[in-house]
Amino acid sequence: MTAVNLAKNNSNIIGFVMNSNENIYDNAIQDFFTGELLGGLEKRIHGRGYYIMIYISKHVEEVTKFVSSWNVDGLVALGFSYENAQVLREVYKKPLIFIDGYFGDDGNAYTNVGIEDYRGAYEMTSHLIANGHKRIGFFSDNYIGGDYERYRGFVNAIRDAGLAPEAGEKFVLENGTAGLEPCMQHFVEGHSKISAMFFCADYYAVTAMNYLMDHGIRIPEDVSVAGYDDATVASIIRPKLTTVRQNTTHKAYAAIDKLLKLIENPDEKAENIVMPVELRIRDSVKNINLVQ
Amino acid sequence: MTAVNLAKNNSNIIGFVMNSNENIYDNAIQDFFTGELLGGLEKRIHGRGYYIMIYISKHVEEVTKFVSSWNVDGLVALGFSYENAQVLREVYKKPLIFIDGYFGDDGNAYTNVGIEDYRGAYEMTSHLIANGHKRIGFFSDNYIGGDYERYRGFVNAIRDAGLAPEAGEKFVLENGTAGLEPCMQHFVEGHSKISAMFFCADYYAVTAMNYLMDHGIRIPEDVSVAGYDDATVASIIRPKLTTVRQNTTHKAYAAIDKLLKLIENPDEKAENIVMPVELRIRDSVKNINLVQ
DNA sequence: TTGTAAGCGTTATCAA
DNA sequence: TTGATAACGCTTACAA
Repeated sequence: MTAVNLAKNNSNIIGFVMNSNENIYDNAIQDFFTGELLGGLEKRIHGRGYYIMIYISKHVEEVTKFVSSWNVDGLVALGFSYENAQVLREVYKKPLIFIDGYFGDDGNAYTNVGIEDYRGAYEMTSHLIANGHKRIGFFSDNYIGGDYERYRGFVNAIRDAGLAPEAGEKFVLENGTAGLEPCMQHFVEGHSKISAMFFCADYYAVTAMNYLMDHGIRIPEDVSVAGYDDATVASIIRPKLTTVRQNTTHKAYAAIDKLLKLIENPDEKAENIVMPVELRIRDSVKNINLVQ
Repeated sequence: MTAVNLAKNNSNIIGFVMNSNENIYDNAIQDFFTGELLGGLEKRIHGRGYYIMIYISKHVEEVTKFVSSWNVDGLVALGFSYENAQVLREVYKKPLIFIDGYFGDDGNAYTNVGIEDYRGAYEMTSHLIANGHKRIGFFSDNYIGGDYERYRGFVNAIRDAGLAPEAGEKFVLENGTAGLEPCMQHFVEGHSKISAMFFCADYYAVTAMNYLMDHGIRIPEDVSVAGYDDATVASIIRPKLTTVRQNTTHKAYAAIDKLLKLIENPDEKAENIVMPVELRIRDSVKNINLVQ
């Protein structure tokens, strides 16, 4: 194989590179999302003549060194900021696909596979409003990229429903899960008028639900909760979590399909692929219209 | 890199091969385990001059073709039966490490990283007995390899506690999760004298708990539940699951450390590495001694 | 159609 | 010590 690669000047290797700028890289694939994505990538590429090599690093320079030293034929890149994506794009001239990247106005210069972050949040917020909620909290650990789009969807849904901007309250979860407890404590102590919480990720929603329930708050009777992603845990927890579903496996398939097109056809163009999301209405949101 | 590999006759590639006779991509728990394992492997190997290439197939022949065509320097193999492990061993003569393999008397011919399956089950069963349970069910989807060891631990703990063999009842979950419902229905209808259930995997335990609770059975008041693995979901569910903890990331580290030793030192010998487990006592098991 | 030789990028060997 | 050259295993282009 190495001889073939040397002779043909291609490697038959597809790199899966991950750029985690945080120190959460205790085990980067620990979260369900990356595992499912990777499984989908492997499954879709299997038997098509390419093989997946993985490389995880917080330093873009390491990533660029990796891709050029292995001369990988294509790249699937996860977790890259716009700045790092630019660096990578500059160095690596072969087919390159980002997952969940956000590149602003520069967007059409990159091939990206993302989801309808904005629409999902807009619809879920509208659902909450339709269920009588007039004070809703939006929780995220950052307000950039996809999470910012989700936040925009949230804000606009509130505006379009004719509610005052104050109806939507923004909470930032410092330090991820660790920041969740102090934030939830606030609610446990009754310092908030919010009747519904919309978390930008199921994992946060579930962790918050547990904290609240452990402190005597009933869900959805006392407060409604919604999440995003439809992770496995969303249907395992009780009450079952109402959330926005994205299909990670299909995302992986779309990424591979596009990547192989780019490899096989030099005329294939960059594309911003947006995968659909859909609401999964379950048991964590209460209709408070009648009660009101 | 390919040129280096060709000249030096080694690839600097570590293969991560998975052999599954089912379509594992639909199995959430296995995905979770695999993801964490893979993340651990990558982290431990990072910067040591080797790179991980993944290949998943249900056919051993495909796996052997893969490893020989890429001339990988070492292999981490997951999900191989004894028969398939033999085939792989026959073809692939370089350093090879199995994860959670069971090779019976032939064990010391293979390098394997496993856990204390037997002891974990023995201790958990003893814990259940110490909490007054005299009728315990053991649930697994198979009774080979590690699951058989867990079953042995279960049976022997019952025997050593002086209970009759009938105190331990064995349930086989046909078709995995799908087989769980009919089995649990049996309990919902009150056809069982069992006071505690010991599942060989947290995912089953959690799914069963939900089914039971959804049908009005209280946990742990009506029935106690214990699991195995300490997956993330074990501490997310309420009541929190009492389970046997294994550290998957450490397993990955141990596998890489041994593999690199085998690669760098031709005199390094095969070894059966057994990683420790420990009980995580939480809220899903009730002490029924006093109530009795 | 079949066969032969050059070349891919690096290492390793052997002479100078 | 330095420098030229064969070898790694396969592809491809060109000649027979």
